[in-house]
Amino acid sequence: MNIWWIRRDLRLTDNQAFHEALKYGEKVLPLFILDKHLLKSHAEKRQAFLFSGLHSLKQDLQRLGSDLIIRKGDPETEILRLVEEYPIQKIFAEEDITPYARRRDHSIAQRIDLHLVHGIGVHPPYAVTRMDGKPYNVFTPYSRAWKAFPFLDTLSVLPAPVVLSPIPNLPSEEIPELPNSSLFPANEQEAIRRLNSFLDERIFAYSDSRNRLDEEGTSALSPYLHFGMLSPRLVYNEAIQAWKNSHDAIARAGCETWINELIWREFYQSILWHFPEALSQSLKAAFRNIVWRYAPEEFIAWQEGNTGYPIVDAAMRQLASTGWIHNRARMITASFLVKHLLINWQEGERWFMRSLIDGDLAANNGGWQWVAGTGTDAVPYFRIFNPVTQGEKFDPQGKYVRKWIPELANVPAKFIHKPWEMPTAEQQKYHVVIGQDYPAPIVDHRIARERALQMYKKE
DNA sequence: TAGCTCGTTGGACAA
DNA sequence: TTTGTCCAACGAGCT
Repeated sequence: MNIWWIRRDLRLTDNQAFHEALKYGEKVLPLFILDKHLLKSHAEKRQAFLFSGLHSLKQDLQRLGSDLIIRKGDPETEILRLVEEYPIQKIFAEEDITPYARRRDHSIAQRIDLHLVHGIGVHPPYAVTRMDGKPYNVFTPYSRAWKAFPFLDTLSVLPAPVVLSPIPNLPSEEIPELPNSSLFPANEQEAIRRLNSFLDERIFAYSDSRNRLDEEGTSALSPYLHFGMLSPRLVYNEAIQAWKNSHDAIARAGCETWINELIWREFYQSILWHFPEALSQSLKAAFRNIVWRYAPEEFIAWQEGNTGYPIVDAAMRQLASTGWIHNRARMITASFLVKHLLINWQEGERWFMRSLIDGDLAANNGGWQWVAGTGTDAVPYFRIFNPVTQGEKFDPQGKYVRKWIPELANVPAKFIHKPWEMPTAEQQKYHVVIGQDYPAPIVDHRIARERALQMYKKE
């Protein structure tokens, strides 16, 4: 009997690890281990999504005649115990890329036959390198090499099994109960449904609509990709198909832009693989000695969406409430914390990891280092998002702001992104007195911008 | 090797 | 209102 050890690949369609296990021997034991590190984490929304996903996967497996065994504890201990108690030959698992996962798997592989199969991206994080074998540090050349990289067998997607052998009756823990957000039902069928709905229509307008905060222009597939409810190569194949079906240049550009986002995902996976130290420090050595501001009250205002800048606050409140925000909202809020408040980007990174339903170490760290200008890529330090301009550009009527900041619901569009400019009479008229019903800006944009420019110039 | 080009996502300001 | 220019400089990556 073999074990399919499930970690971040909660799917049956195009699951290489599961497929390999079945190829090797008909009897496969699907296993998930509730790692104590996972249970200790404070990322409740992400946990709830995962637990709900495990419930669905268990049902799917049962429907096919198999089951899902849940164990709780240290993975190495649990695996070794299973191997001792049952006639297990091999363990198949999808290769994970975080430093913790790599240490864990390395240690286990020394004790038993652990067969790691790639599947977290279309290409493995170590595969796309420069000619001299060194990793790329800049996205554009990476993406060129990614596209040119031979696809091997990745173009053929593995179908889900239709029937499975029953597994022996062995003890299994309960999956913890934690209510999952109704916004992201956690199962493979839903993931595929959402992918199809995006590819049928919205992808063709993606190059423009992806920036809009007041429209659903993005695919919002990130939680599904993070937990492997969608296979990256299936997603990529389908996107290529959409590209082929495009009727005009705009539609093609939409597909290309979205495919680039998939490549970004893998670019940051590659960065994390080659530079795991990025998780604890700035990638650029020059930025490791920055003295960030200690401003706990401002940090709390940021977390709670009380900075006085509507676009920042709307996003932070949406994040706290739903666990998901638009990529542009992530950039605006991150830029505000780092550039306007001069608070260490790592504080923000940690808060995002705790709050996000799709929180992914590679993508989150890559995104924060990009915004802070401390990452591999040379981002001009003078690139500082203006929260008013960004709001006016990407939420022109203030629809998004009004949705998440009810205090501002009646404010006219002209002032929606800068309510402090409203004359007192109008503030009273619209029932939002600034400094009373809604905070005044905690920093002045012009002053904060100058301060950030000065500080970054010194580094 | 040397030289050249380029770098996801911006903003301010002048004309 | 729109458009162009500047804001630094450097190192990655390519030819």
